Amino acid sequence: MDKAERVMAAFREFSERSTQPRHVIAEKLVALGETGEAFSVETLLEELRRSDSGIGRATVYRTIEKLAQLKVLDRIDFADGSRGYRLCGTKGHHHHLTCRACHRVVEFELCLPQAKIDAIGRREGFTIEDHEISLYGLCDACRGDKVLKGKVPKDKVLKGL
Amino acid sequence: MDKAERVMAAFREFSERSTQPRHVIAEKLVALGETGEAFSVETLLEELRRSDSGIGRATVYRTIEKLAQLKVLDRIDFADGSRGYRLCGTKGHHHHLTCRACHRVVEFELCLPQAKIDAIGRREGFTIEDHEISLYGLCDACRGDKVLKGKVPKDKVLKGL
DNA sequence: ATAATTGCAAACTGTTTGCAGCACG
DNA sequence: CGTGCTGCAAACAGTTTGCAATTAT
Repeated sequence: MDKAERVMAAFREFSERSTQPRHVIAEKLVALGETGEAFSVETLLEELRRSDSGIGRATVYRTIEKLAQLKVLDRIDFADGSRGYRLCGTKGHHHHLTCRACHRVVEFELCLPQAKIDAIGRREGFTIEDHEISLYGLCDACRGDKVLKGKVPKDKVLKGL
Repeated sequence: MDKAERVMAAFREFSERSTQPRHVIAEKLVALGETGEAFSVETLLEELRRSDSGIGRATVYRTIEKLAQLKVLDRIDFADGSRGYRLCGTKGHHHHLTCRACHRVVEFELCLPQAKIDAIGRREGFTIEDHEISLYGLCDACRGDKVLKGKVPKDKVLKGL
């Protein structure tokens, strides 16, 4: 379990303790990561309960939060407002394309030119520290999966008040 | 109160009723919009309570949701995970730059070339329906406002697991 | 009339916190 | 050993829901 080891390395790097629960969570994260799909904290919790780990909710949240801060985990916001996590790919800077229906996540590297971002910051008097690009759509598998709940038909959308 | 009228027009356009509560909310939205800052639903609720409108929480949420769907209101996700709303500017397509500290919001039009977005969709087998670009930083007024809670020092951030 | 909308209170989801005990280094 | 980490339960924030009463068309 090489990847799990690297997750633990992240903790050590940050001079945090290599505790039993963290080991277990690291491995579960890797397992969940195999599919490439993002998972919710709730899912992770269930997985952990299933294996009688005895790890508490708070610990999971705290661990996830740490790993997200360390950028070992990506935090992904779905179109429906829910949230998921997944181990980062090996790429460096990237953004996410997610499926509205199944929450599948794909990383891509396309980005705005840094110069243009800087220009906006300068123009508006902001120090820009970070940015995020999210693409939302339907993956091939989900296409044709009819109506998305509560969607307003495009011709009823009013732009530019 | 011209803008408020336009909010109501949005409802009519969608063949929804022009009710008393909606009128009141529309005007409050415009008032809150003057500052250019985004507001939380909670703030809007307090404002409404302050003026003894007698409008209930559920109504506010339902109204906000409708207006966001109609794209009359922008829904803005802040860096800290909280959420705000504001009347759209008159511009068409745009994205948001927000201040981590004060939640000030600035609109900008810089975007990814549609062709590149399409290319990603094609490559990944997704039908891309929507996208969002968020820039996060500190506005001039907030800069110097020291430590942001729980921030991991940059040299401790591990990239590319 | 009559179907949409409202207000209320209660339910819910996702996340955080306080604290006593445990365990890593 | 001492501090950081853990588990628990309870608290919390934001949002949604069921339903009976109300109101715009």
